[in-house]
Amino acid sequence: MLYANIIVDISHEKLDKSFQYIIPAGMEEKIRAGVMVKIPFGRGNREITGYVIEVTEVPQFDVSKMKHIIGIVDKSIPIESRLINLAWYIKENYGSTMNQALKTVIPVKVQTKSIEKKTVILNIDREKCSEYVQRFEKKHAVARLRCLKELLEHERLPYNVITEKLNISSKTIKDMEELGIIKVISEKVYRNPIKNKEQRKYEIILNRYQKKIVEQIRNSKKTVHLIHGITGSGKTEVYMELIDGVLKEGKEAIVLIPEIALTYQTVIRFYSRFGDKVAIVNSKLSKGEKYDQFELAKKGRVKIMIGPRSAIFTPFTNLGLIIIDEEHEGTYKSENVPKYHAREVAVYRAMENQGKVVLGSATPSVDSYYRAKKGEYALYEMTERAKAAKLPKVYVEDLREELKRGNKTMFSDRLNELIKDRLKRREQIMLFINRRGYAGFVSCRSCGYVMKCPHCDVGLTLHNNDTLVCHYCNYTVSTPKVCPECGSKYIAAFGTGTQKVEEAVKKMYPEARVLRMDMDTTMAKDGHEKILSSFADGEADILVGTQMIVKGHDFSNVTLVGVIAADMSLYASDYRAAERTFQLLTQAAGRAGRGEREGEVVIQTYNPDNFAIEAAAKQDYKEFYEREILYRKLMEYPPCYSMTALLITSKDEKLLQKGSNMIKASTEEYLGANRERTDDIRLIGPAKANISRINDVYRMVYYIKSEEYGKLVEIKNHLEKVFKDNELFKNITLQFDFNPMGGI
DNA sequence: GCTATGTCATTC
DNA sequence: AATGACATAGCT
Repeated sequence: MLYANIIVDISHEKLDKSFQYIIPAGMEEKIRAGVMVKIPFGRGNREITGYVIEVTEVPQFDVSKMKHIIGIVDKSIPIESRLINLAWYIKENYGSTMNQALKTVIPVKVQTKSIEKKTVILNIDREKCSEYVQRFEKKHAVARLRCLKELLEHERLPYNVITEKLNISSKTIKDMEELGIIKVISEKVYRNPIKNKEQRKYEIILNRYQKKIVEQIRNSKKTVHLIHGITGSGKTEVYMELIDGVLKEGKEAIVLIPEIALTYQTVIRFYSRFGDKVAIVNSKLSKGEKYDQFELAKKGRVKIMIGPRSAIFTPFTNLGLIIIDEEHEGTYKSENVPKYHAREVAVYRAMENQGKVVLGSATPSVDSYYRAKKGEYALYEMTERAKAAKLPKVYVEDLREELKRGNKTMFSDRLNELIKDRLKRREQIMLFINRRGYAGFVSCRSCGYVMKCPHCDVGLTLHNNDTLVCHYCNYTVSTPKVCPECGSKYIAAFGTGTQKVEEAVKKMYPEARVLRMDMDTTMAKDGHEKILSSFADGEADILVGTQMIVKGHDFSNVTLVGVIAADMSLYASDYRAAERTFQLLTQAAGRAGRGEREGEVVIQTYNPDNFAIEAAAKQDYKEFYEREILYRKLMEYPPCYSMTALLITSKDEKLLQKGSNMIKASTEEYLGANRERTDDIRLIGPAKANISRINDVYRMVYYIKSEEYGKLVEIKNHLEKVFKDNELFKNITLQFDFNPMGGI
């Protein structure tokens, strides 16, 4: 007798274990690990789906009470066993139910109808053909005759040409096929999101630095390789050369790119070198398209998958190389449970396949650089720009000095002067607002009252000058005319938003054409692409925007970049604030002077002495890193320490307090019992989360730090058990976030 | 005594 | 998560 261990398709902690079912006679062949099955569940035996994760002969449950599998879910794709292992790894290391982990690992679950292309060919030789022609002429079988004659001429014809153009019914074709005259062959057509199929075969010639790195990576025994290469140093060529080598060995490659940088230009570069061996996934693809891409990968019809975070789960069978471009990007960390990091999953997959991971960035994450320095990763530096473009000139302007001099506008004198100059020379300008958190909130200047969301613990943000919107729950009200608290009419937006900058620019430079890019203007489908391409086409002189304007895009006519207020992200209350500030500023600066002309960058700040800003102005990554890592060491933050943030939430504030205390007590008790092994554990909190309420759900965080990641996993497992076994937590949720990216 | 509604425990 | 089991409230 065979039994199947099954994970039910219900994400609930109490059901986060395997249930054993009897495999009915006749199904033993079909039911393997990874198959999706229908099973009776619960007292009512309601029919639900589940994933078989193991088939065994050993019953772990009273066989007389065990139920039978109903059947296999049709149109489902079996998960590969290695993906099941990956799901276990994710569940264990990031904290989630097995069901959630399985769902993460298989992004497309249900098979969609694929389009079939049918072709008709002749099945007999020419001699026989004329025989048939004669016979049909006698019989006045005009349709068959027409078909045959046409096929004699063309050899093979698409099915729809025969039915539509020659006006021959499918019955006739079928009859002829049965007579053995013709043959209908059908091939699956895979939807291809790349419309432009032109493929220019061009040989790229690597410079000696690029060549050397490729060679070193190929010959290295290490799994992970970090390329620290300044913008324009030609990392992409290195990636492509490495991919080429891997393909020649008969292996496959995954290329991860942040979603925002996954533009047509990036993709076409890979496409023109590797042709239809390349497949792409991104969030804009339809389910059908996405499914096709993964199916192609599984069947080995494509060898390279390009996509954002989730592309790391591409079901290649012989994965040789994983490239992670812009590896420092926060988007590689999932914001949903399980909160996995694509970089870490990549390393796991590479180890499993004896493959390699190549990380690339102009501003590597402190985590990766630290590992590289420790020797865990191999490190390569690319310090020269491939096309000999000059680094831009950077000015740091102290906004406090500007104010002292009586400049009350949001532009420093230097920036103003340079904007005027560029407008005169008809060169383009980018103005970047480092917007995070507080910009745009509305407060009363007389009593200090701040307009807050009634459901969340955040300030409301001004949109289009007349509405206030909550960015967390979308609550919207019209802007009050007077302060609801004291009745003063001096209630106004504080801080600098993109709209305010746009207004100011228009007021000061009425002749300039201005484009704005932020959450509001990119809402529409493809809004993001449209704005960027119209700016690239020279339809505007100035582009004003947030983070999104500084990522990935090359504008050769931009020779001036202004950072309106560089400090904003410094005030964010998480340990990665300086890192993010440095990365953003460096990226922003990198936008200037991508063409022939030298670029200039103005960084406006209230903290000109801050090391992140200083280092960014000098474009000196190493200086930044050395100072940042000291801080991380001192404060026992990642990467020197591992850390997990436990988010505890509930609709009931008192219950939440109780639950949090219980978690604290339980953790301390657990650590006390294992004292000799846990002296490096640091516990912080639980305390109110940075945003202590979202959508009327209260939030608390508990930080746990340790030198060893494994110890955090142990504590996580302990707390999950406590959580599962205790009635108190019925209306409380727990969420683990290992080495979090932002503030909680 | 009966149904409508609420709470709880259970799920191979 | 969702359902039957059981408990209780409200009604004829």
